[in-house]
Amino acid sequence: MPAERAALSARQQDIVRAARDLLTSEGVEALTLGRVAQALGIKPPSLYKHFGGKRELEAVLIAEGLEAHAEALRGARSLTEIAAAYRRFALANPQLYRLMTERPLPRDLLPPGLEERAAAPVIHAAGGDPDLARATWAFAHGMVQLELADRFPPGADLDAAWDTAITAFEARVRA
Amino acid sequence: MPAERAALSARQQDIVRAARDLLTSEGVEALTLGRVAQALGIKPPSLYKHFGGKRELEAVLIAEGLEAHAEALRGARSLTEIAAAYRRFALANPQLYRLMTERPLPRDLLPPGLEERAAAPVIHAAGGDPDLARATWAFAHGMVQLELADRFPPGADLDAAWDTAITAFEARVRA
DNA sequence: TACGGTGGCTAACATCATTAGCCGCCGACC
DNA sequence: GGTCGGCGGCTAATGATGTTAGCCACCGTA
Repeated sequence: MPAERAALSARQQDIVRAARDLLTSEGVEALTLGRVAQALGIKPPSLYKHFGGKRELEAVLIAEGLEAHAEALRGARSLTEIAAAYRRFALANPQLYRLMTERPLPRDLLPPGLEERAAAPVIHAAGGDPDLARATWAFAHGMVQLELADRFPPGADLDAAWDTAITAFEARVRA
Repeated sequence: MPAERAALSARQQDIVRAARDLLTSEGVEALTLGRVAQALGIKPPSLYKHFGGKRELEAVLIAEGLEAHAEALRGARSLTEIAAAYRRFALANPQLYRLMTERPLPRDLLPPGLEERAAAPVIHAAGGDPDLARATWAFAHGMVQLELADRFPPGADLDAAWDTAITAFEARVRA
């Protein structure tokens, strides 16, 4: 069951909600079948009556996240807007962003076409230039990941770093 | 023991070598104390006679990796050269790069100053502009991570994406 | 009324990191 | 030369975690 082929049952939605809450409030590390079951007042094995396993449950959250991320970027008309929206989404949903990006995507469990749909807004904002779109995506992803991982020195002016890159990219889009 | 305060004993070096080989040949997932012990013909608990735990052993590999990465970037005189060297290192040591970046750095176990030393070459190549250096770093990191995670569509011209961004950044360094 | 599906449960297992406690070997020191 | 201590193994055991197998109660429906 590719996790989204069919709509989720009510119980499945309960479980996903519990998992999402746990992820949001306690982080990727706390997202464990034991904790999810506990939050629902049931035992871990019971979850297997609703999902094929942890990977499948995570895949639902990841799919939701990709969808929401794409939605957050949809209106953006320029690289500047895309970048701002990208960062805003990631910082507003740091644990979800980590779940979505820290490990290889469970492509076999994601709705087909979702990945492309999530990438579309960036390509659009890059004026259709796929190279520039990929560069922007990589930059935004790298910035966010380094920021979430606390890899920048304290006091680093991250706004300025974003500005520097996006300005440079914008110059290219007009060229 | 902060993992590098003192030089590693001969036996510790054996263990690190076994761990490094395992990481290189079978990936981050295979880097398990059981596998490391097996490679050395001993039992997992014996490893604790030499390292405080898995985190500490990993920290040694990560420290080695940061050192080697910095070394690989040292000679670079321009953002173009830095970018090329950055990518070359990551693609030559994909599993090590993953170990170094996929999870929060074990800062408490790394030699002090190492992180700054590893970042220095990028700042230098950016002509001392810290914002541009961070932007370049984020871009390179994002590119490599997305490439290693196979997130780009098949057939994507990654060289062109690198070129696009680095050219845009180079224009800024001269400005 | 019997049936079958839904959704729990317990028991059990494998893998992993980790701790506790035991012991053999071997070199240094009296 | 004998003793002692530490280095570096070992076994046994624990606690997470994900997962499978097999049992059963409930409940709506044929």
